[in-house]
Amino acid sequence: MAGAPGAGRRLEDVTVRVRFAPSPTGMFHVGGARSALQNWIYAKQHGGVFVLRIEDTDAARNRPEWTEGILAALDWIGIERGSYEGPHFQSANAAEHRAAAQKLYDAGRAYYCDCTRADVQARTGNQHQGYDGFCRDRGLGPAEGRALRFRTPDEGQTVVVDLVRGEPTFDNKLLEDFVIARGDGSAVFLLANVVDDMIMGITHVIRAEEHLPNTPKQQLLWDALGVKPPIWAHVPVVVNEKRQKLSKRRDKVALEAYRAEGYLADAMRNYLMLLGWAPTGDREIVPWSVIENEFRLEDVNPSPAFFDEKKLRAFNGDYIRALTVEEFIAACQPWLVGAPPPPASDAEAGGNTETGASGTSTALPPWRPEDFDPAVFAAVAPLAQTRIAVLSEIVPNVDFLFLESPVVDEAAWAKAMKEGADGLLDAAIAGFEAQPEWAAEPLKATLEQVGAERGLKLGKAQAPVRVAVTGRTVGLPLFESLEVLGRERTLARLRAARATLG
RNA sequence: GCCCUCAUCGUCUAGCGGCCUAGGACGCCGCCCUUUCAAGGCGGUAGCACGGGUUCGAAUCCCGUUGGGGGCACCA
Repeated sequence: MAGAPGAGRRLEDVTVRVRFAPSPTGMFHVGGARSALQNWIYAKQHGGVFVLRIEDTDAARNRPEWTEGILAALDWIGIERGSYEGPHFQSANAAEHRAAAQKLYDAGRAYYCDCTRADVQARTGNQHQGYDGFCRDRGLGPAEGRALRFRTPDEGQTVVVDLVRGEPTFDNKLLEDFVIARGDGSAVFLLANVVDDMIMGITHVIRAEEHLPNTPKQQLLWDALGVKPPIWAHVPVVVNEKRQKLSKRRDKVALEAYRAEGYLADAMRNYLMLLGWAPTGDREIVPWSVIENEFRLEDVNPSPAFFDEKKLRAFNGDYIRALTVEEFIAACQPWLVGAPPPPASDAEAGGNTETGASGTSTALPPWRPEDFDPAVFAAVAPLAQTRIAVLSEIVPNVDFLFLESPVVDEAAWAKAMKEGADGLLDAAIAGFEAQPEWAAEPLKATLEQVGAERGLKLGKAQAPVRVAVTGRTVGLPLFESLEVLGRERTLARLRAARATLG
């Protein structure tokens, strides 16, 4: 893993230092996970360092448990604690942020401004137009309430060197004199972000495309502060089915939510990396090591990619089937015995409760804990493994084994208990009662016989029995299920169903 | 409105001037297998946005059009 394949590092190369800088919002965005992974891989490929920085400047977003949530999420997708630098906190750099603003002012690169937003609009008459430079030459000194603005160049262009997009170019005269420090002297994100990156010695900034329009401004700040700007890489945003940027407000974006549903970390990270990129050859599901070797920012498709949960599901199903039975059983445990909810909850300050309710913790299983039998589960686990795409689906597949009585699904009942079901159940009960050996094969033979007497193929004959015993119309192979359920319980359920039929 | 940016099947992509009659994956549709449902096997559906160039030759290069996305705060 030392250096890029095929290319030895040149002496003048500085150590690559990349960073992932999320703001703690109470949930970990899948798009963020993708960026983190890309940064992680880039660092690894170049023998560099991955740095985690929590952008906690916003007072409302500064809860320790949210940071913990970020660490846990990163950990889950394979960016393990202790294997990277950090977390650093943006709030710890407040003094440096102010110092940088002061430096810019002292150098004449920034000036104070007392215009309000309304003032500017009144002057320009256009709410879409930026600041008009009114205070540029007024020579205002610092004072409470006066913002500090960066004096952008009036001519020339700013070229952003970008690994995925080439060289996006911006006309300087179209860049407004943007604010770098608020009326109270605190630095604004644009500046804080740059100063943090300088402090941390960041050499490559790999982030989402939404930051591209900010980049010329930031690059100007790097220049003005006298430090060589980093190499940029703006990866396309992830969009929903309507091709809008995924938003936590309306889309399912929390990594924790997917985790809680039973998506495997390996499937998730594999899928995430395929958004805008593909490994060589005709395969998409590949070992992580292959992705680590082959991924190139230069190869990332610059257009937005749709986060397709259907495809994610397919990937996950593949990964589940690739598990050994032992691994599969272990992976199911949280849904079987109930697990503590992940540390981060998305109880957003702004009120985002509809996702908070269902999203991040695995639901408790419907059976009583003492009724769960690991040995029984182990017996059917292989049968379930090919039938679920996400781990949480294990529950409806095996609930009949641990519940007092099967769930009642009226649609299933109506579908299976047509005319003749009573007679068939009678015959099945009689046949099963007479069973010398309670095992799948003889049970199957018996029901086959019962069906044949009524001109029914097994497919038809098994339906009423299945619904009577499991409550559902679909599920695990029936006779294996009956074998595991046991003679007494099976017969009791068959009789109960028969009684209900009248 | 202004700035930036992007454009191959419905979706994610391979393709980087001749190997393309455009390949794979997901989805969808058939068939096989089958105790339901899956899984698995086999097959099918569907695409280079449009118009100009450049070139012997363009999905691949250039320009325009159209369409999509992102951004335009004393938020991060």
